[in-house]
Amino acid sequence: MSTSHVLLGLLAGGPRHGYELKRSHDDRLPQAKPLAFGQVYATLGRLERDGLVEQSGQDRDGGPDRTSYVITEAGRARLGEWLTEVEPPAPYVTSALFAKVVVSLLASGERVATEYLVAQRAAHTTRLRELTAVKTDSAATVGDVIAADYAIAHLDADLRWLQTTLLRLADLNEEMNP
Amino acid sequence: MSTSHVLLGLLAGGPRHGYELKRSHDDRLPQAKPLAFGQVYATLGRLERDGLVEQSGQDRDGGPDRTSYVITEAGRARLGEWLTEVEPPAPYVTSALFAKVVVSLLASGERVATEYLVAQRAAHTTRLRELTAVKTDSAATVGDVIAADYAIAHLDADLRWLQTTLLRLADLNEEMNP
DNA sequence: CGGCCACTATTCACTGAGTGAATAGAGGTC
DNA sequence: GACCTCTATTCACTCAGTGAATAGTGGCCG
Repeated sequence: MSTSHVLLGLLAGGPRHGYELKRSHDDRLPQAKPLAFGQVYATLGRLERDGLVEQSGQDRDGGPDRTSYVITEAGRARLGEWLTEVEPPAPYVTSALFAKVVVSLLASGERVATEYLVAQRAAHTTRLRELTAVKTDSAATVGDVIAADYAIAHLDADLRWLQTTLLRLADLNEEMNP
Repeated sequence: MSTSHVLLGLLAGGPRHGYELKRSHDDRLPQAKPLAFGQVYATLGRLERDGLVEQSGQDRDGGPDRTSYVITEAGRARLGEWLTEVEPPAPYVTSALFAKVVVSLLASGERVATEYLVAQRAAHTTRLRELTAVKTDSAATVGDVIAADYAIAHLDADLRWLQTTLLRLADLNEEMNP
């Protein structure tokens, strides 16, 4: 998704090689999923192909050769666009929770769907408590708090949805399996 | 992601061929992203390879040949698992909004990040109003309402996050660019 | 001194998700 | 009979992501 933009953003701070990019990614965005090395080099390859970065020479410093990349003018332009564009609020509902409820009603009936909703609500509630604890942890950085906030807000959104969907499940079943 | 499970779910209602699956998917989950044909056949291929579905013969009915698939016992078992498993609340924060704010601070500074947050808030607010209208539309089905609810809950979560992040942006900037 | 381990750095082979265009049969229509 | 439309499948391709393999260098320990 936006991995390439994130790499461009890291490269905006100066030339870097792949290994370094992986580490500064995991470092700067510790609450995001760690990047795999393979993915870093593959993405760099695409960025280079598209003229958004360039190799800025090889060097070596007590270890194997390494290839540094710099961001190009086109790269800066692309990064600038991404940073100012708003993310289009998704036109589609792509949620495993939603899909599961619908498929459940189609394939197994209302009882299974209800059980699922109840179980999912319990799991979310547990996770919500854990995240709340992270937030009040005194060792938490501002970044940690903001990330936790994001997760909390969405867990809470799911929970409210799970609740109202439970209440409407009989109606939905009626509509789908008349 | 869960496309294969959704297809299994549709096949649980009886044998279907690819074209039919695409249509009943788009029909049953109208608020989800339409499936591309290519994806249906590719997914069916994987399901067959894994023994979760089987070809149940060819037939023809005023048109080209078509190949029907049935769900196998293993397929039903797999579907049953999926329907009862809770979705693990994501351990990582994989959000374009979050990533953009962090990268923005790294690469362009607080002003650009602020402008982004404000613009994104406006876009979300607009979309939220549209969705609220969908909900009160008298033609809305229960499915539509539940889907709109999902989207609304998450837009609202984003909005609250955007708001609190705006307030904390100076602190975050301080932490990241000391 | 030789062997091994840890760290740095990159590559490779593979799977899965998804897109868009191409192909092809059958029936209807003007 | 040329063409259009609907049904049905396939193909070629890109991107994202994983896990293992490869390879160079320095440090440490027996």
